Amino acid sequence: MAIQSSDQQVIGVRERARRQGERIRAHIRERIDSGAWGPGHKLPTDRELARDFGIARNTVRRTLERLEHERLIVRQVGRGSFVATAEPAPRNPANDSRPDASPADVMELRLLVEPQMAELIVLRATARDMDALDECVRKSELARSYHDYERWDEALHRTLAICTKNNGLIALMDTINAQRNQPDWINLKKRTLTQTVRRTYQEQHRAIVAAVKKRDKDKTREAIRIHLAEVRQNLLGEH
Amino acid sequence: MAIQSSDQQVIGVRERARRQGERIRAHIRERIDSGAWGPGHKLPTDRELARDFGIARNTVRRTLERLEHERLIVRQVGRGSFVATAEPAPRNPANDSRPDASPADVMELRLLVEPQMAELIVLRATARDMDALDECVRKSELARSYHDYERWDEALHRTLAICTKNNGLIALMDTINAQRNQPDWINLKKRTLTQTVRRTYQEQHRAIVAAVKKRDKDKTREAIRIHLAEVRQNLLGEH
DNA sequence: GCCAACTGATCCAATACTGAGCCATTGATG
DNA sequence: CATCAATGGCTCAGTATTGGATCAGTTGGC
Repeated sequence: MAIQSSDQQVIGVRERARRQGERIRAHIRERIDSGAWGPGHKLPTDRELARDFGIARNTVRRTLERLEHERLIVRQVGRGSFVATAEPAPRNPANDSRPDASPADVMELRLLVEPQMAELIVLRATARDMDALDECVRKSELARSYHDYERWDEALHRTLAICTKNNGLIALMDTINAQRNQPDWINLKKRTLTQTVRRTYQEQHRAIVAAVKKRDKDKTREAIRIHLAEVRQNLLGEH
Repeated sequence: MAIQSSDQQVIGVRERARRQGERIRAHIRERIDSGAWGPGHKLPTDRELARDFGIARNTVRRTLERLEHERLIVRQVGRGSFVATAEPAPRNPANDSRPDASPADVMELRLLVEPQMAELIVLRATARDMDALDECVRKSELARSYHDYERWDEALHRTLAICTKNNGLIALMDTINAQRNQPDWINLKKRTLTQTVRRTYQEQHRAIVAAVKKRDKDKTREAIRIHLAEVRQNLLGEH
């Protein structure tokens, strides 16, 4: 089978066949470093890049793997590849070099804090808050894609924080949610979020909201605790 | 003799079928942001939008769902979709700033979290951590200026967080401490930190460290709780 | 000749979009 | 009051796109 379409390129390509990966890698890095592709920008698909550069898709993909490993980009099946958000740690000058909280740390923190919010929640949640909780549960159950589900799951836990009317807790929940959107978390979650697991979560979410509606402090705390324990179990195993 | 058999070559023509949602979303956002569609303005129906943009109704509806989730629009069955009224406290962490946590909020948060750290502290504190705790207590008692005292008091609570070996908790404690250094907090503290109060705090600090050294989970939790309750009482009165 | 990099190809899984249909609520009309 | 058209809510099957993965073969430099 003759390779008709790329005859003119064959010679040039073959000459540098060993530097193709480096070539495309430099191109992408340049775009990102120069700011032409800001955080969140969608990269061309690997198939597009392969075609435009006259390189095999496999080579492009290995290059993208490297870039992903270097946290310069994030890739998601069915969606595309994106420039990573806030990649090189835009830390405050005050205190840096503190390692990020690991998924295990974050889950431990959540188990420490969120069940304790129960008392404040049942004490201060308004009728509007209850509606918002209902909406989160309903929408998360209707979510068809992993992304939609995650959005509403996050919203549920954030709404619980809002119920406490404590701005410190709301801010804390936002910080936690920000962690949950880091690349390694996303991979961890996607690996473990099967249909069965999701159904379990939905039941647990319902239980939490039901307890809040009854303003039952103890049931709320226990429902939250059970749910988070299950999440940790699924994400990290044992405990 | 084209070779177009491999999927690597068949790209391009309809490659934008992926971005329809983004397209219409940008259009609506532009109208809202520019003020062309003010609060309460009725959007075209989803069927209209789908027809005008040549996009499937389902896709339009997904986009509207996103906009609703972002609180940019509200939708009502049988009536239509409307630009949200900006007044009900924009809740999107992305583009607006939340009011800071008040001193009451922060103390509530601390009472929620810090006693719960007790179990992790007695489980994971190293001998070096114990020494650090001792140093904090000693230095705070020797402090001659208000400023020095505050520094070592902060350090003590931060060291307790360090004992948990949980980076999320350490980060949280840093956030809390940052709040405590805001102008209104400083005034609050200076007004209330009398010699008597300071002596009480010192005793309570000693009690906490002693409980940690004995690795007594319950005593540690209770000692922390008592201390924070006292601090809250002194800062804010009642409760 | 050997080895690492690259090629070309094929299949899979997740996601986005399309097209079609039906239901539930609303508000106007008769 | 009954009816009905408009409109958002929801589901389903099918298509297209995209990253993930693997394998056998080729190439270029040592």
